Amino acid sequence: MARMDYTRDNMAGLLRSHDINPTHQRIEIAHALFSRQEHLSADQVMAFVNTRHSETSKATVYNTLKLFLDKGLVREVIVDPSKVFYDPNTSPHHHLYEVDSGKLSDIDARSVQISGLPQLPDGMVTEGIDLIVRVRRQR
Amino acid sequence: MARMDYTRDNMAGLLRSHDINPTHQRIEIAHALFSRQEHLSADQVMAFVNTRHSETSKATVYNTLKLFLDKGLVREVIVDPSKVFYDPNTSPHHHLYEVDSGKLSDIDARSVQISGLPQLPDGMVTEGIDLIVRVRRQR
DNA sequence: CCGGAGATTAGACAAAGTCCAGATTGCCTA
DNA sequence: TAGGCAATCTGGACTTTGTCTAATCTCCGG
Ligand SMILES: [Mn+2]
Ligand SMILES: [Mn+2]
Ligand SMILES: [Zn+2]
Ligand SMILES: [Zn+2]
Repeated sequence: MARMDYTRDNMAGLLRSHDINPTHQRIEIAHALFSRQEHLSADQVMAFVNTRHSETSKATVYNTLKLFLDKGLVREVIVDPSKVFYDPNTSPHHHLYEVDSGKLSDIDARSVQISGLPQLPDGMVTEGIDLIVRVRRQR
Repeated sequence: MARMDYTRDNMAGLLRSHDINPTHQRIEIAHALFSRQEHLSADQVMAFVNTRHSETSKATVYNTLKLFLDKGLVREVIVDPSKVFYDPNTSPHHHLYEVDSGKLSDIDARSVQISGLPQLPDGMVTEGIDLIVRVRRQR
């Protein structure tokens, strides 16, 4: 995966390539996620997008994140019962979650092997396999 | 693991063995979880406990589930962004989650091998490894 | 019987997320 | 250029899950 610049201009192309009409708000939200390459909650996205002056409503942030999810531009990470994280990294990977700090980092899936999973019930298909390693500071 | 009866009477002993003072409400809540051997949300526990007549308050349900968690009597399962599930099965196991129906079932950890996980950051210790297989009806 | 620790409670509160009806935007066509 | 129109955005009410608190209840030991 080649490194690239996540400028606002490049965001427009990225959105179009995922079949998303690039509006001002959508570009800002994509930029917040992709320029940082971090796992962000809706609240954090909201804060980043509205740092200078209020630009984007809460409804739009939530709608847009759901749209990005539907279109496969971002991924949802469910590790904290109190909020969902959105992940600009859609390549197959797992997560390391530091329960005290809430810090979430990626584990490349290529280095990890999972075997022995049971067969799926008939007519079912795997949507994804989430592996979360929960860690904390040693006491 | 030998099969056993999860009668209310046996719940008292189970609670005591986990260093929990067995009160009426705690016995009812434990019974709701253990007699069913299912993953239940706080809301579902609340509903089961209060079927006949209102017996237990919301605060007590939440307090008690947290107490059970602290004492290691139950486990928390985070798969759905909208609610936490409580799991009476504390033996090492993974989960299969049917995203459409919300149905959650166990995968015995003994049949599954996970290898290649990276070393932990220094001073960190693993609290748990959650593996969730998300499946849906084939379209 | 009394005191007090532990447990329970109602209900106010908070945070995350959803929903809706009205306003705005950006095009397309006449 | 002036509508017309579909897509988008918005404030704010609303819902759901979970937390908190201060008052009350329970039960046991002295
Ligand atoms: Mn993509
Ligand atoms: Mn146990
Ligand atoms: Zn990630
Ligand atoms: Zn389970």
